Amino acid sequence: MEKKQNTLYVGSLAKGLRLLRAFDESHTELSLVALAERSGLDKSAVQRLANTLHIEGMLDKDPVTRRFRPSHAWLELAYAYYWSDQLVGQAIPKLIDLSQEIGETVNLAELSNDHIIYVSRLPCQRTYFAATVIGRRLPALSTSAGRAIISTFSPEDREEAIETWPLKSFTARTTLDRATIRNSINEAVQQGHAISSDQMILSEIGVACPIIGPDGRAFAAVQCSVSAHTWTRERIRAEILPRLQDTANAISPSSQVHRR
Amino acid sequence: MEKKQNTLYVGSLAKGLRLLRAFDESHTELSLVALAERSGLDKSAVQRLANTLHIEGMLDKDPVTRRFRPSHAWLELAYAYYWSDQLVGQAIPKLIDLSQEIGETVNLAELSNDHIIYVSRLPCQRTYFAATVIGRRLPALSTSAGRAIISTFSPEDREEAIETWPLKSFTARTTLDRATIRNSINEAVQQGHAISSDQMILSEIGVACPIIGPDGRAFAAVQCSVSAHTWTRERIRAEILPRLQDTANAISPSSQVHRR
DNA sequence: CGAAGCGTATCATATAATAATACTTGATAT
DNA sequence: ATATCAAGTATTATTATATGATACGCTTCG
Repeated sequence: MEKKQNTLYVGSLAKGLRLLRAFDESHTELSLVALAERSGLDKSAVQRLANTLHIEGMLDKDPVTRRFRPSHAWLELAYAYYWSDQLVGQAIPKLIDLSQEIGETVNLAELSNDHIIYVSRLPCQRTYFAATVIGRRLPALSTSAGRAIISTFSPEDREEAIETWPLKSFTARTTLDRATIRNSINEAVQQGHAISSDQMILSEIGVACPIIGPDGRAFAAVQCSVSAHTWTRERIRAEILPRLQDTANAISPSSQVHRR
Repeated sequence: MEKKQNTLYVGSLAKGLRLLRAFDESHTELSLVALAERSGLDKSAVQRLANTLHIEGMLDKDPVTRRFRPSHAWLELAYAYYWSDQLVGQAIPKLIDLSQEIGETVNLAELSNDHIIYVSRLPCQRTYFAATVIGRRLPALSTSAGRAIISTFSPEDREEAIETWPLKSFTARTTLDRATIRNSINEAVQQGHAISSDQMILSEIGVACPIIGPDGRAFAAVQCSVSAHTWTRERIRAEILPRLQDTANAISPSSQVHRR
């Protein structure tokens, strides 16, 4: 670990956090040595830190396989988060209304540096599991929500985002060409909403409207995911977009709270 | 802090976790000294630990008020949790179906020691915010879900739970009398489901069916909350219960995974 | 049966966390 | 304007505390 030779930096705590972050969608339970590998720490360190996390209730330990798993405490943290996020509280009732009206999956996404994170999800039938899980973090440039948010930036900030923010391929049709993305975002600037297809999963269309703050800049978006098998872009614009737009407009962050 | 004079226990990490746990529904952002008060640590310690958590992205810091808040990373942890919990993945599609059928709030609750924790929530219109937030932890004895789960225990375990598990008053009508709770649970043993009224909030009725594992014992329940203004216990039994029961039965934990 | 892999336990050492103190800043009141 | 206070920030000597190397015991393979 690169020395943060700062007396205000507690290395042991940081290392412990690295253990927590070693878990993700494809690493749902980890043995001691697997934890060591994924965190880059040596076996002894992991032994002590994981043991501490276990005692403190942050990691469950299977008594037979001796493997560690995230504990319920991880959900309690999410609980605390939700109360701290002003926007969610204001948005939830409106999102529920919207979801019932249009009968399709509705999401609230917030900007998290150069990613978006799904903060609230109201799934409907026929959605795959990953689309129901809150906390998913995706490159902003690859999502309709991210593009909607970026579309509210000043031209300079917009250009910087388009040029420098990260991209990642999820499907064979994920757009990795920044010029194409620029076009998509420019369209969003004109129309006030962003539409994308096949970015995270094939035959999925995402449409998003930014939630604009008092300064005209968005840091969140209301997004809706539908299947390309039952929807066309035209029908989405005609039937979903008006209500989506209304919902996004109705959610005005009272006091703009900036992250970081 | 009481000495855990164990060489496998890293105190600094444990202290850092205490800072995270200082946040809850009524403490959504905390200053340095407030954090010190709530965690019981001295100012210097909090300074170092909070700073570390900030650098590591676990705490956001308002640049003007200098107060700390939970960061998006807390949601990412929830994301990892969801992938690690077998039950959620199996339950979600069925819960969505149920929620659409009955048009009322549907929850998945898991047992977490002597509490239950809401792991998945599908809110409908007219629900208060607290009912939409995942990760809420409530005394098992005070909830329909908890009572449904306990009703699957052996008589001895049942009795121990009734006698020793904690209780807390939420409304003027929260049941604090263990004899009354025993009756409620005995009813659940007979009928296979638990119903409770006015426990967490007034004029709310909760009904829950246990999700029974291969050993006959439940560690989770499907729960439904409705308003006493529009529902009676009779109508709930007639219209909601059959589908609720079916849903709970359909969710069979493939490999019973035990927590802790 | 031996080897390999993993989890667990022990311990001498010095690194890295500590807690006391002092400095800075900003808000409120005088 | 100036004083006062509380809260955040920075510094430092001290030693407690975390470290990581090593060794042990238990399964699981080939």
